[in-house]
Formats: sequence, C-alpha cells, structure tokens
Amino acid sequence: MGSKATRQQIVDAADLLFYHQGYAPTSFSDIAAAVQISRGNFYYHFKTKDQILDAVIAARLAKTEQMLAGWESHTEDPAARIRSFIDILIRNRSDIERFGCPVGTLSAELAKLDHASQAEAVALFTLFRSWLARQFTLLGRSADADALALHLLARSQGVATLANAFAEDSFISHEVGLMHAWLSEIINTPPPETAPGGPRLKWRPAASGGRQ
Amino acid sequence: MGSKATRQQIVDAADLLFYHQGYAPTSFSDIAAAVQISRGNFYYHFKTKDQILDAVIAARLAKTEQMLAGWESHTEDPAARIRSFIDILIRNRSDIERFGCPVGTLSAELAKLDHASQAEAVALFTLFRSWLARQFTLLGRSADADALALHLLARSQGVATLANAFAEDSFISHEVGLMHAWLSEIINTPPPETAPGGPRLKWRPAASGGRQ
DNA sequence: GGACGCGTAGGATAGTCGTCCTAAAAATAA
DNA sequence: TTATTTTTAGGACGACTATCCTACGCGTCC
Repeated sequence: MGSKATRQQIVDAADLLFYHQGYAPTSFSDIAAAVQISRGNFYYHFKTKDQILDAVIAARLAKTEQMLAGWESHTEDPAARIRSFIDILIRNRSDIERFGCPVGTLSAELAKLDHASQAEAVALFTLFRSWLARQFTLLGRSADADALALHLLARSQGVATLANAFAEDSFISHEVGLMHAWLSEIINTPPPETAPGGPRLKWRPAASGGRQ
Repeated sequence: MGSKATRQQIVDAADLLFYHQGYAPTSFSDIAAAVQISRGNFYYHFKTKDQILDAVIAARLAKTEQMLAGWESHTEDPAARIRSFIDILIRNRSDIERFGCPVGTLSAELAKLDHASQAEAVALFTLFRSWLARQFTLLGRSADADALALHLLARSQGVATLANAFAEDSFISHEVGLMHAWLSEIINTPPPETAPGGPRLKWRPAASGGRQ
C-alpha cells in the first residue's frame, strides 16, 4: 500500500477513464472514485491534471514499445509482425467498437484542446509509424517504407473510427481481410523505382537465405 | 435582426466551435461571445445545450444532403461523383490538418460521452455511406456496394485522423492519389460473384446510353 | 519513550458550468 | 397614441470543477 502502488493505481485508472470518457470530461473525482482514494490526496502525487495526462501517455508509450519489441523478438518474419499489428483490430474489437482507438481519439481530442501534450500523444503514433516502416524496409521496401507505414496506420484508424460509429458485426473482419490481402500484394510485388543501392534486405521465408 | 437571424447565427457559431473545440469543451459563454449576444438570452432560443447540438447536427445533415444532391445533378458519371467525395480531403485540407474530420471527431466524442444524440451524428456518416453505395451500385457493383462505400469512408477517415496528427505536406495528396487509383481499379475490374439478376446498371461513359 | 517524515483525508477556495428568472427593450397590432 | 407580443439583457442559482491547504494516522529511527 505504499505510494508507488497508489500512484500506479491512479495512472491505471486515469488511463482507462481517459480512454472511455475522454480526457477533458474525466474529473479528479472520477479518478478518485475509481481508485477509492481521497480527492484531495491527488495533490500529493500529481500537482495538476496535465501531469496525470503526461504520466498516462508515458505509460502508454512504454507499454506500446514493449509490445512492439515483443513482436520483433517472437518472429523473424516482418510480414508476420505487420500481421500482428493489423490483427489489433480483431483482438481489441469490442473496445474499439465502444470507445474507438485509444491513440487516435486521444490525439484528436488534444488537438482540439490545443493541449501542450498533444505532441506526446502523437509520439504514440510515431512509435507505430517508425516500427511499421522498419518492417517494410526489411521487406525490401525501403524506398517507400514510411509511406506504406502511414498508409496502413491510416487504414486501421479509419476502420476503428467507423467501427466505433456503426458497430456492425462483419465490418472489422472484412476490412482486416482487405489489409492482409493488401500486405500480401505488397510482398509479392516488385518494389517501385528505388534509389541506387536500394532495398537489399528483402526478407525471404525460411531456408531461402534472407538477402539477394 | 429578427429571431430567425439570431437563431441561425447561434447555430452557425456553435457549428464552428463544436468543430474547432469539440462539443463538451464549448460553453454557452463561448457561443455567446462569438455571436455577441447576452449569455442569458440563449434560453429564449434554446432550452438546453443539447438542443443546440441537435440543431447543429440537423444543419450539417441538411448541408451535406444538399452537397451530395448537387454532385448528383452536376454529373452523370458515378465515378466522377465518387472522385468529388475523395477530393474533399484536398479541398478541406487545412481545416482537416487542424481539426480533423468534423463528422468523425464529433461522432467519436459523442460516443465517449454516451450522448443521446450520437445516433444523429452517425446519421451524417450514413448519409455518405448510402450515397456512396448508390454510386457503386450505378457502377455495377450492387453486390458489394455497401462494403465498398464503407471501405472508402474508412480510408478517408483514417487519412483525416493521421493528417490531423502529423500535418505533413504530401501525405494527404499521396493518399488521395491511392484512393483514385483504387477507384480506377474498381471500375476496370469485373465485379465479384453476384446475386442472380445482379448488376445491370453498370454505367457507361458518354454516348453509350446509361443503362442496358 | 519521543521526533520525524511519508502518505492520507477532508474540507476550503475561487472560478466556471448549464440553467433559469425577471425586467427592460424592441417590434408589432390595435 | 395604447396594448400586446416578441426579443433581449443581466444577473441569480446550485452544482461542479481544478487546485490548494491543513491536520491527522502511521511506520521508522534516535
């Protein structure tokens, strides 16, 4: 029951509430009620609400980094890693239908509030962006890896937004299927005109040796 | 200076503020300041803030219906109409980079607030959805017209979300190019297995006569 | 034992929120 | 003109907000 545990509880509860209700509509009292702690006691752990937000974003960043690193250690196949990313929509489907994507909705809300921490929220996007770009580079698409990463990120964001609006059964799985098909086409298609000395790290399945 | 004009001014100002700041963070005082009207005078025109929201959504619905109907009267080519839809991202680019898509952000916010008018906000999406589905049906894709409509809607939503987060120069135009290419492929590709008596309304350019 | 500091509780404060009331002004009708 | 309705201004109300302060419980060390 030390302060570490309490502080962590506050961050966890705020994380969930910010996701479910949004940042601005979530009050100190809401978080206090969730942690079952005195309202005034917050001031000991966090001076302002913005500090809680920063802590929440930092926690999300750490958790996301860990997840992405885990995917990189669990398989050598960049395509399989990207498929793991796409399937987030399936795994978190019920939450997405109710609350949208935690990254996208927070970023959008903070943008409207002109909030100072918006850049940190965008950093969450950047985490996915550069990670995806790295996978596409490994697939031999170094020339347009960043564009492909942004494209896939946008696709999943759009699916999350519409799934949240309509909450229809087959929509998410159908769009996820399209994304998988798109990825397969990417893999089986020669890369666009490349810079000299371009993609050399094209990944090959299993025994084929890895580079050409 | 009658009440009609004042009421319209309130709706217009609220529309803009809800888009720029979001619904919940926008206060009566904000709208009053924008219209330069007494704060207490709101009660004469609108009993509650929710009523203003409903009026704003109704105004957006009317404006959107008018825009879509205008596109249907300006060209006979369904593909050209869909291109007009895609190019919204270009036309409203600077607003989107600052505030996101007005439809998507409002729907997402109301979903988190469990707001009663969320269904009406989703109706804005439905307007685009059924309009797009109609165009795809005219292109001979009646079997999957709704899926194609949702797909395109999701694509543009995702682009809006990421453009709002990153605000990079070439991103929107690049993705718009991809959407146009996708549409061309749709047109030049035979439709999937269709229900019996399926697509008969496939549109033909220019002199070929419209329907067969 | 007593002194100290970390963690907590609960209330005070100043401000804003949506809502509502009342009276004056403006417009319209007689 | 007078009478009546429509529109407006300005403030009051209670509830809520983020923030801050102060006092209390409680384990640790002298």
